[in-house]
Amino acid sequence: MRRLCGTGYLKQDVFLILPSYDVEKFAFLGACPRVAEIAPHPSKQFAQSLLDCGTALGATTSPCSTTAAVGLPALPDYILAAAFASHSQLLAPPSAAPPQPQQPRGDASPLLVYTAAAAAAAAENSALTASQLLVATNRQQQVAAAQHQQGQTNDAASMCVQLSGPAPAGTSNNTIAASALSNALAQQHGSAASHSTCGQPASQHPFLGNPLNNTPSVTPSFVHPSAFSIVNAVACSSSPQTVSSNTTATPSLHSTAHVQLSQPSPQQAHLHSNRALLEQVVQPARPQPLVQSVNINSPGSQQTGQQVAGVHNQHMSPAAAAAALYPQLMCLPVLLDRFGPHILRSHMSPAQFKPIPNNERVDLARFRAKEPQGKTVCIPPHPFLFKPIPNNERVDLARFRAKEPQGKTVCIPPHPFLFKPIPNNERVDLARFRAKEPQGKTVCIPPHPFLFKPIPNNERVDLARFRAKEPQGKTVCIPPHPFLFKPIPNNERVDLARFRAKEPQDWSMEDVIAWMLDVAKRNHIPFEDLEMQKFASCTGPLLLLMTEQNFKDRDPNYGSLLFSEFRKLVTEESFIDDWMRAYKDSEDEQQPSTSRVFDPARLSASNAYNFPSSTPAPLSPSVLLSHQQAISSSAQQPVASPLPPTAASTSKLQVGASSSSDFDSPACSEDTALHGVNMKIRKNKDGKPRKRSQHTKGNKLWEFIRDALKDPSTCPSVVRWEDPIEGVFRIVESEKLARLWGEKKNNQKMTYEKLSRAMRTYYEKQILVPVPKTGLYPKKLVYKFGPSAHGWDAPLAVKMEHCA
DNA sequence: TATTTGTTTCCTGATT
DNA sequence: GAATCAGGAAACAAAT
Repeated sequence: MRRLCGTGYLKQDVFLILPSYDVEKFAFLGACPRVAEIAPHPSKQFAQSLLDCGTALGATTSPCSTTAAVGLPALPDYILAAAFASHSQLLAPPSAAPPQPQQPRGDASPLLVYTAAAAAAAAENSALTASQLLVATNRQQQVAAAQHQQGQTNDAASMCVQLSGPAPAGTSNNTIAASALSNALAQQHGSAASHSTCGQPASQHPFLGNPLNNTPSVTPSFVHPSAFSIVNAVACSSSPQTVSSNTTATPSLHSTAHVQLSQPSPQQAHLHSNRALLEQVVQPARPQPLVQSVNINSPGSQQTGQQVAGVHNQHMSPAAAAAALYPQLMCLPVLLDRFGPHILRSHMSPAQFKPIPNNERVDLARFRAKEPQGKTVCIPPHPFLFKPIPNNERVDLARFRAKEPQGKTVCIPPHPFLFKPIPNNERVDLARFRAKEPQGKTVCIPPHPFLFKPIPNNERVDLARFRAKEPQGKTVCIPPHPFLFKPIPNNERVDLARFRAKEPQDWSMEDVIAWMLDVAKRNHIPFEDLEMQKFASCTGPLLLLMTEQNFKDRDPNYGSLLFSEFRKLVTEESFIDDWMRAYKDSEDEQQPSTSRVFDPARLSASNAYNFPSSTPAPLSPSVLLSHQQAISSSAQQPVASPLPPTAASTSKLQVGASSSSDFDSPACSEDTALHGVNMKIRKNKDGKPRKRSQHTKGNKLWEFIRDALKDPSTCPSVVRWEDPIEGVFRIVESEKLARLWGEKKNNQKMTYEKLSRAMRTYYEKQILVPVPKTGLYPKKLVYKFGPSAHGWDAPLAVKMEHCA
């Protein structure tokens, strides 16, 4: 057996043996010399055959995977069938002598054509009714073919195509397809078959016959039961009458001849004549039926035959016709099994293979991971092995992209098959699980363990299959293993964000540590690099009194940074305003007290140190004193008081007659800590603190949004927190928010586009900062308060709700 | 009156 | 194609 290079596969209901395929696979076809014959130039010859047939039939070409495989334009299946048939020389010219039954004709061995689709297509193309086209294919024929191959049969023709039947007056169009097919095939073979004009059947063609003149155009040898496929296209009249031919046919023919005759006399006679001849040929090698159930015309199965053949005289779509004929193809389980993967699953018996419902299928293409070179490195989960997470439980892949500052993706998101979002009510404080590089630099924001929880084992997919490697093989992202992170017990937790809810003067020692951690985080400083133990005894008020040198003394490396961060914190305008307001309130309460701590106006006028706007007025003397002592003691060195003389004296006033020598140090100059504070306060040209803009006071956009987040009437309906700890919020109804903002500014033309433009101006002011692209938050309408924003800290209840 | 501030408006282009 | 985002540019009103 020669080995060819080619492909064999089943398309629609037409089995194509294309070049380049192991002929052994088709042993069931018989010797199949035709395949070998076309081997020298398989593609060209086959292609030309197809093209010739298609051209002859006036087919229009269109892209089709079937023929694209051999570089051919697409052709309808029935043309393919015809091409095969012609190529196998089954359609011999009328003058051709019938092959001798005793002399197998190797050169006439066929390619196999299941012509269900061909018949269907022909039916559609020619307005033939489905009942006029019948494919009879069964295993008996297969066995007969095998026997034929073994020499048990004496007819070389293993494919029989009979397009016969009358063309009743007025219904000649029933045979258009037959005529066209016949003409094309006859032309292909150079026959003298006349090209039928409209409605004129190609009666001269041996496979079509000429029912009108009752000429037995199909020789007995052509209608051989060893054929795998027999098309009995019997043109029926308008009053069909189903006649089961098994009354005269052999058992092997029972399955092949469910013939519907509308005009019994000529057609039936013709058919019977053919069948009689067939019987003669077949009789010696008639196989026993192996699949009785598919004998569509077996006794008691006439209904099945009708179902298969379709309703008489009803036009059926190709698909319907093919579907009706489909069971006949299913009579070849052995054949189908042989082909295995080469046979489309759709042709398999539904009883054998249950297709996965569409809604349970997984798009394979979604799992393709490409290396930079485009090499696929990720084997997708097989849809038969893995079931996707339901849509409502899925995670948007793009949400997990972490970007480096340069925008380079450094983190491959957790696979949605491995991780699914933890419901909000199961989430916990985000800030507690920070991942650090050895150097302390955060390079990958992992899927937060409070947002993602391990998928149960029985729902998991092999992790190794999803490993993505860099070209060098280096893993670029080690996801946080769900077994490496677990929630810290409640009794061990420390609320690191608590300090934000307080003013610095109210910070406890724990708050100071939490603030330092926050500074370290924001500046990408390893916690362990900070001299936290040196600040362990410091409270907020004490920090307020410390100079930059005090900070440096405690932490030579990061003291200046901590100092600047702290000053940045305490010099925010609102902070100052709040202090001033607090002072004013207390002043109002104490008026006309003469023991007020300080007079902002007076101090401002004196323009000494702008002390009031940056000094914690409410501090009690004892606190001040104790903190000053703490500074000295903890730093174990003289501490220069940052308080200006006025403040110091004020403190002294409050303290009473206590000594103020500690505060009257030379350090109390413009070089003191509060000098840095003053630099942050906007001044007029004359150096006076500039008033806050009146026209925007309380009307700043970000403040408006901040307040909206605190207003139950707008939160969470219009704006809502995404992460109240991190300051991430989301605009729920953008247009409504813009409308509210417009109402506040008496601007009815306000739109979200304008509002968002204004918000974007906050980025450079650090009032807003870009939302980390960690995938934790939605991509749109999400903003995050920056270090310059203040007062946004969500109520504890909101935090608790968020963390719950 | 000039300047500053905080938007507002319009626009283009990119992204989702 | 709509919505959103990003940002440049100019204009505007109020405050300084």
